[in-house]
Amino acid sequence: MRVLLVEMDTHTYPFYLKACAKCFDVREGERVHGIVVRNGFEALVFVQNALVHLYSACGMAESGYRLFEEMPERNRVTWNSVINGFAINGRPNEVMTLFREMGFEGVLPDGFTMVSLLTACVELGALALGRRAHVYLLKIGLNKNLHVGNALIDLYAKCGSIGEAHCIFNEIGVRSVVSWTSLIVGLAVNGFGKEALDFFKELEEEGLVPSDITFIGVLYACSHCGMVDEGFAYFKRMKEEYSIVPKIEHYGCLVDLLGRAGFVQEAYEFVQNMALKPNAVVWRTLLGSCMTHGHLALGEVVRARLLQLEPKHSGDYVLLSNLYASEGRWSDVQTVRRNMFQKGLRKSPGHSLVELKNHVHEFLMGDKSHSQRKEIYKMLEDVMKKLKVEGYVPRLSNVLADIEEEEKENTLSYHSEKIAIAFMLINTKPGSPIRVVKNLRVCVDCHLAIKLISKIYDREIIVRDRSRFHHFRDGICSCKDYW
DNA sequence: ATAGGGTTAG
Repeated sequence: MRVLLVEMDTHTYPFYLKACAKCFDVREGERVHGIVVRNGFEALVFVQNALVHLYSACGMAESGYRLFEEMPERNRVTWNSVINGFAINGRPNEVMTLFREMGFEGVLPDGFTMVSLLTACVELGALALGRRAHVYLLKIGLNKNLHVGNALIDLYAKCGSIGEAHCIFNEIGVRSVVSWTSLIVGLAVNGFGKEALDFFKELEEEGLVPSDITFIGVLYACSHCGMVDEGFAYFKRMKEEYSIVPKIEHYGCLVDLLGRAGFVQEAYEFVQNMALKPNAVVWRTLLGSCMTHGHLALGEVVRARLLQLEPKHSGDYVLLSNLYASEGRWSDVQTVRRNMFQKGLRKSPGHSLVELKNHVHEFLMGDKSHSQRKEIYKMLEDVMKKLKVEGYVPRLSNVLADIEEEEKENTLSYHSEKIAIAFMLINTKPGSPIRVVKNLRVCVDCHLAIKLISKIYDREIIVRDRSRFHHFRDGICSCKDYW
């Protein structure tokens, strides 16, 4: 996009910069930024705000922030633009800090601010913090704001409190398709696929038009519930009834739908024949299915494609290595490991977050840094003892190394989610639910162990992992072991 | 006249 900049005045720049932001054309935006400076308009707050928005919206939150720092005059929009920049670029801690600073400067938050704040809470999985934000915005009457309502649905759903998400949905007077989509996606990631599809049906009965994102939620629900035929039927309806052109994300869902259900060869054929060029995520989905269902030969083929597309993705090395490990091919495991280390790649360390009395505690794998470490490890030993009485046998194939069996067992018992759960068993009242947010996917062994812990200690345990929720209760998980 | 928001496959 490029137009002649004759006759551009101070009123035109914001319009034009907004357009640049909308098509992520940061280069053109920078060019205009230069012109603005040369013409001496850089101190005008409207122009400045448009520039902060441009950088924030194009993934350059830091650049937006640098401008913000230099601004002689700021208003609420300036604050909102820079805060939102951090919110949409995955920097929740900066959002929290700036929100506080905004308050110190006497600038009152509005709906825009609260949406950014809620987005940051979602990112952190900080349910208690999100609830405080909710209470606050009730006080200032912002709960009537549709965008805020939708952000609240997302907050509660993504923090595993689907009942509260439901309440918010019911309280919204006039809902948009986004309200419905947020709830459908929320139900789907929490393992309530059937309910998600019921809501989709209701949405249609209300005469609303689902969006491409609504269909991502629907396809996600199908793939996580093993509804293969239904998924393809929805995909067909999406194209034919709603004239939505499928995006790579939709194809990704279908690959997952097939692969997850064990149709791994079919998934591979689907990838080769689909209308869009498969990206790394699609190939990675397929590699995940190869891993789950033990298709070693195909896994190696898929791995080769991934190496061409994204040679530096450490997660792919881990997946392949686990695939070899599950077949007991330890020398291949070693080769992959060595390969990975030689390229300077490291497995991203697993960590788990839990919220206790307005504080977020973080635990790493094998963490021994916590002030309560003695009690925690004593509790862990107790837990492991009780698990074994219940017939628990550690599943070791997921461990990335061909170390001695005993040592492997040790490594597993110290996975961050187990430590976090032990910490919460010590510090919370019997019977109260335990919520854990994990950065990686929960492994088979932890999944089995947590199921048993939920039964033995009579606790509801809600784990949000990298891709979905697990609600553990009475020894079973909402994912029905299909995740 | 001019600036800002929510839902998105692994």
